[in-house]
Amino acid sequence: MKIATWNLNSIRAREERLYRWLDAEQPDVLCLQELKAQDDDFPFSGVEAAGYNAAVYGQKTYNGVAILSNKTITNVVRGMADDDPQARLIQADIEGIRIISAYFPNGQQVGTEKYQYKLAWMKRLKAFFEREASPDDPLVLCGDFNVAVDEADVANPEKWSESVLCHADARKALEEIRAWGFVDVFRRHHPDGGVYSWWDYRMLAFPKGDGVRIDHIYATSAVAERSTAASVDRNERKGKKPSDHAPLIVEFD
DNA sequence: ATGGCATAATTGTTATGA
Repeated sequence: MKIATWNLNSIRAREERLYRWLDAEQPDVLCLQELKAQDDDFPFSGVEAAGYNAAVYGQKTYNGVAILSNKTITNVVRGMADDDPQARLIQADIEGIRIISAYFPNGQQVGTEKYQYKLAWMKRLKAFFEREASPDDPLVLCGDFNVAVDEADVANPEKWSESVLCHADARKALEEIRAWGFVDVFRRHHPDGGVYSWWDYRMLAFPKGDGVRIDHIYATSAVAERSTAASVDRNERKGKKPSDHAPLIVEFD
């Protein structure tokens, strides 16, 4: 079972790239973030032609998440059962595993209202798991978490130390979610870090290797123990019109 | 060994990203 996650930074801008990647990689599950499209603009027919079912939670201009799978998708839930209008979470059952595609708020800058929203959103996500799930359930939480776990996730830690991706409060909020019952599956296969998933479009960040690991695949322990490999497909950050994020892939037995 | 911001909503400029 191959499970992947990819922040596309607009599904319409990345449609052909998405189909090429699905064709080449054939993931069983692909969690998408930043669709930047409402449900009516989601390319259902193209995704279906590529051999995938889709559960979509779209939003105009911003956010938007989806789960694609070549298997049957059931029990789709959009959002966290509250009145937040931002489309940042979708979950569904695939082959007996609860798959969650999450687009955590960026937070813009420490000290702003957006950063407060980010921290509050993460607290709500933890409360959601406490309320709706058990660490004994087979869960896989995928997405753009907009948090780098520690310095091993950042090529230039000093440059990012005060950013919303690395700030102590964001890291603490993520650690509390993990401590509820998740394993950082990617880190399990790359204990020394140094593998990144996002590079700024500006300042030659990609060719300079100035990356950050902010996209993650977490799983509850029973599922995490069955993971056999994890990787980032850096090739998807290359070429014409890439997303600023590359796909993260984990293989499970 | 790739590309120097990009995207959507609009139509010139702004909000947002990370």
